[in-house]
Amino acid sequence: MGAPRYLEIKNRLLEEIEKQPPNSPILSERELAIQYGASRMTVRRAVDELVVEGFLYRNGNKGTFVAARNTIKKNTATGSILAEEPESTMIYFNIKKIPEIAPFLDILEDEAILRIVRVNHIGERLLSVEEIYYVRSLISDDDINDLKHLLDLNGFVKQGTITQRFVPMLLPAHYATQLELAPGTPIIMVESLIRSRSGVPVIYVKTYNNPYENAIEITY
Amino acid sequence: MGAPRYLEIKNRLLEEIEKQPPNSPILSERELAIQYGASRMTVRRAVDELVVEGFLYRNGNKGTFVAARNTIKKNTATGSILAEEPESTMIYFNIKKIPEIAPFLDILEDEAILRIVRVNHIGERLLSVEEIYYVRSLISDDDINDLKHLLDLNGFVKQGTITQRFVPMLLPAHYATQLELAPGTPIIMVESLIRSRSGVPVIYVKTYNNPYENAIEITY
DNA sequence: TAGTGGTCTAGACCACGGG
DNA sequence: CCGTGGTCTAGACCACTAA
Repeated sequence: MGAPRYLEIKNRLLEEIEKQPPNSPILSERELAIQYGASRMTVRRAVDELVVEGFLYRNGNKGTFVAARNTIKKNTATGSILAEEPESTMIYFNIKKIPEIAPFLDILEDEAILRIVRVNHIGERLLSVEEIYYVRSLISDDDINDLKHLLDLNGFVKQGTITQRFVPMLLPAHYATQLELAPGTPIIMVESLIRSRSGVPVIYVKTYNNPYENAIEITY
Repeated sequence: MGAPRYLEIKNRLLEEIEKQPPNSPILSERELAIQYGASRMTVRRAVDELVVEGFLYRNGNKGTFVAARNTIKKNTATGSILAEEPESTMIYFNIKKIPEIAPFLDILEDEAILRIVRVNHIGERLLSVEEIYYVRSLISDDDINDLKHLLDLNGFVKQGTITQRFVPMLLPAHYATQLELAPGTPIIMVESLIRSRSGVPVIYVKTYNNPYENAIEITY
């Protein structure tokens, strides 16, 4: 049951890091190993992950240091897909053939697709309108009756990969009312294709982002 | 001199992977360790990286498998910054105070900034126009006389972090001619801020992307 | 010279899944 | 049951850097 040792150490380190000012050195890996009663390799794994995530940085053979907060790696491009905060309101859903979408999901044009349209918002702030397309045959009947479960795209992404295309366009009139914006406002529409681990397309999403409420920002 | 053992193994595995069809299993970590005459931990490190990069995927306790090519992790958002292919043609450069840009670089409004404007292209295909801003005081005089060296942003990024904001807008008239597009075309302008490892802003870039030649696509 | 991160070894135990 | 990946140990040697 217990979490792995390196994750426990990682979390404890994270607490320490938050108390320290940027560019201050942390203990050496050997010292940390003694402090936490673990081997150096285990401690190193925890530190490695914190470096990859941007909380720490290493400087040659001089040591490991606390990074500035603005170097922590973030990604709002996945928007409502991976973020936990926004609420969603479903506008409608249906099941039918959608020939234009079928190629993205790698299915025949006459196969059924489940389409859900929703608005993502945080309180009064309207972030985006989202069209979500599922291959009907990959969805169980139980899931159809419990759409809430389906709408948590997070779980799907964790299991596979996500490819996103950023498309500049003018906001279509029918979504302008949903987002309370002028039709023709320049926006970024994000096409997301979620694949299983083995590369099979599972979900296709089009997100129409409100540029005033939902800035897309990525730190690598 | 020699590359680390795990990198050598990684590259050899990569060659094997390319010959195998998707979803075929690779040898177990223990078998690979014997085959390459290395410890299991060393082999595992090679496999780990290939999994992170999307070339392989693991399936519970069943084994490790070759991933479909479309799950390989890519990123064209960094565009000309990280890609090697495009050629660049400098349009002009100057050194002066630019009060609007100074805040991004975390300097005073009356500090000098080096500004370079260039067009990125592959042959006849016009990909983007790029405005690059450097803090003058961080650049040596030698570099000013050898701008080519400065224009290789790749090296800067490797040393630190990059934060990108994606901004939808209409193509400004003065760049429309450069990209041979109609002014007012909806485009994505990417603001990139490159920081050193310790979090100090070093370079600020605005990239005006030609949507017809330069699709922005990311696979995580 | 002493300490750092980077790499590597040769074992070990665990939980889990398929015969 | 046995084989898989996931984790962990207690050492080791190296290149590099700062004192």
